[in-house]
Amino acid sequence: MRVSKEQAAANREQIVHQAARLFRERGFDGIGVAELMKNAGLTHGGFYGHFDSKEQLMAEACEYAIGVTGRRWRRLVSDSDGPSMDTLARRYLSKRHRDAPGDGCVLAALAGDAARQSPPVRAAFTGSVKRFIDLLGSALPTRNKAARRQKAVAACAAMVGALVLSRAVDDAALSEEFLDAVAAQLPGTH
Amino acid sequence: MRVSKEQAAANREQIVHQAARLFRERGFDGIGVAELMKNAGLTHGGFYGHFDSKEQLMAEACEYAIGVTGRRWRRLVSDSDGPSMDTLARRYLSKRHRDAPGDGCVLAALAGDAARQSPPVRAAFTGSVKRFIDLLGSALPTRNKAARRQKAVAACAAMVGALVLSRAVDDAALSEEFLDAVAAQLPGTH
DNA sequence: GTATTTACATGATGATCATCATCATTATAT
DNA sequence: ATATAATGATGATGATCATCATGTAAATAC
Repeated sequence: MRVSKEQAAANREQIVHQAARLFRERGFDGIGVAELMKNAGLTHGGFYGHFDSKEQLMAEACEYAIGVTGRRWRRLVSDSDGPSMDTLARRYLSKRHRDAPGDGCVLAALAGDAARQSPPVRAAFTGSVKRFIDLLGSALPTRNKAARRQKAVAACAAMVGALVLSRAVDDAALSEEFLDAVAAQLPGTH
Repeated sequence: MRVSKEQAAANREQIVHQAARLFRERGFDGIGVAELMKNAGLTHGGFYGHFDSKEQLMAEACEYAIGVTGRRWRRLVSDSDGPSMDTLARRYLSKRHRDAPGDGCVLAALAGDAARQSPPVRAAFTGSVKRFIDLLGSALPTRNKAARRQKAVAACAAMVGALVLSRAVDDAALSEEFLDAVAAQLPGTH
């Protein structure tokens, strides 16, 4: 069967959208092409009409995810009245974010997996990292440029580490400790 | 064929040892039972004589890994003449550690994977996390107990996050920035 | 209105996966 | 010395994987 050009484009976007969610929830290797397509409302056969390989979809899903969440966070920064880093950290290091990896930060969800992927995927992931660091830098009040950069990079590591570990442990109290401890120590939040 | 009791025990330990390395290098799902056994010098058939399931081996490999690296770090702390946290951080946040995940921190290597594993594996991983936090606490000079705990938890998140991200990005400069930025901001290191 | 194109479905490919049944060999217990 | 027990090698199981060949139907181009 054939479908209109607009429908085909909408289908393609659905695939990327669902992939961005499912990769973040289950990891790059945690979901196959067939189930991915089913989640987009299609069967597995049409996949290779849209993408060269699963790898290519991984890369596109990373870019899509950082695009969506990046926009959300930039809005949060520009709308906040108090210190932006404080607002950002509170949202990032929340239980809600921890419990919704499929709609959250792609760095926290896929950093472990990304290290073991092929160059194109790593390149896309690295792009996401850079954009996130820039966002954090823009939320920091520090005047000195080098110092601000260093603080942004360190904040990125601490926030991602806290979220990753808070998701990994099976102890609810410890999980929250990670979120709270990093929020308390973050530069620019006190 | 049959093998002496000591040989069988040595074989079992080899399986765990190699699993601890290979899981950290490739992730829990990045290596199968057959290849795991081959790395231990055996064929895949004997696996289920030693373990109930691959899952059980994942849990045991986590415990084994934190045992080995924990001992190494405790020695480093007790042998250091300057501030222990400084020594620890320098070693943890080194390029050598970054480039040798198979022999390094199990938290940084498997935190992303652990979040998606079954309860027994998560429990073992959580044990590793707790032991690492305690180690960091023991390296901190802070007197107040609650404050020391919070700093240890935050340091754990920052160090793990830095290592995970430094391994994920394909940009050598950015990779080192993560290591250096966190080392510079770590409490008790300046 | 006819021809061409193409999105997607169906189904097959060979690879790899965890798990298990069977069996030969041999270390231990007797 | 004989019997028991158990290690690990061989090979099969069915599931799932990414990828691709083919067929079909409908949307576009003429």
